[in-house]
Amino acid sequence: MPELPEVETVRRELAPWLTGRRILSAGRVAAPVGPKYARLERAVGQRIVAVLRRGKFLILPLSGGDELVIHLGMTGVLSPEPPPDHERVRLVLDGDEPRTLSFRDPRRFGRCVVVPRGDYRTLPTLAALGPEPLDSSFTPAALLASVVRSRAPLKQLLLSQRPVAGLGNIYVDEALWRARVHPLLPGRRLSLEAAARVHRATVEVLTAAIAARGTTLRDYRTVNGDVGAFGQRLDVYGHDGEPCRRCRRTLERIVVGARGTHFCPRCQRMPRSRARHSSEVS
DNA sequence: CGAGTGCCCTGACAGC
DNA sequence: TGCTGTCAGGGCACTC
Repeated sequence: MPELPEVETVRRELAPWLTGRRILSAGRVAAPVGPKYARLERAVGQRIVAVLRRGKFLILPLSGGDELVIHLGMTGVLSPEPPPDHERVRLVLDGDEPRTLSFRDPRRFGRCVVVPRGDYRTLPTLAALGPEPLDSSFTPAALLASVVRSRAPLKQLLLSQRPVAGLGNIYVDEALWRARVHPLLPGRRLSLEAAARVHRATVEVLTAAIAARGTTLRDYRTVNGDVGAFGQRLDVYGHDGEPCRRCRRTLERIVVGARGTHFCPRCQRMPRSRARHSSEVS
């Protein structure tokens, strides 16, 4: 599933190719019609000013004051070659070959929409997106402040994109393992020390994953069709039942907020909770 | 308004 | 072999 490192890899490949191009046509391919591919016709005639990224969203400012926003969802792939099936959107560009950008998305969890620049009313997660993890605005104190009033499990909070942008199921598990923090720890019980470890682990795992050009489990490909190399460096995701690389304890898998969650029950201890009431049986 | 639930969607895979 | 059922999950609408 494309998360920040995968989307950043795609962005870096798209930028030199797309920047400055005029969009000659933009449209859905063979329906379905729906809000996931909205207002594409507005892009026609506008130039792509830049290829940016916020969290897992690709953001292409257009010369006419609009913005093309692309989210790859679970299975989205962008490529210059029209795919054999599940092509959802195709842009035709001016200039040298290749002149088409195809969006293939078998499961249709992705989006490709045109909005007035900065108007994210139809994209609430983008509108409320937290700081970029590799930006100086992401700090341990900011992370702590954004979770400290919540009873929800830390994993769930991190997946919400509000404390920090760009983490998905894989890198959340990896970051929490590196930080030795239990995924079920309620946000309000996170200490500043633990927040600092989560902050540092997030920065480190994402930096390393970008350098490896992401993780390919199944669908993810770069624009050039390559796979990401970080899969072999995952420490916990998909490794349940295997020994922890730090302490050799068997890694476990639980479900948190309907997401498969991998962790080490020894390295990632839940801090002792305060005294329980005797009425709390079972 | 925070938290919980269920939906979208299709390919891969297990089981019979 | 071929069918059926289950699972995977990011974002978001909906409910309480």
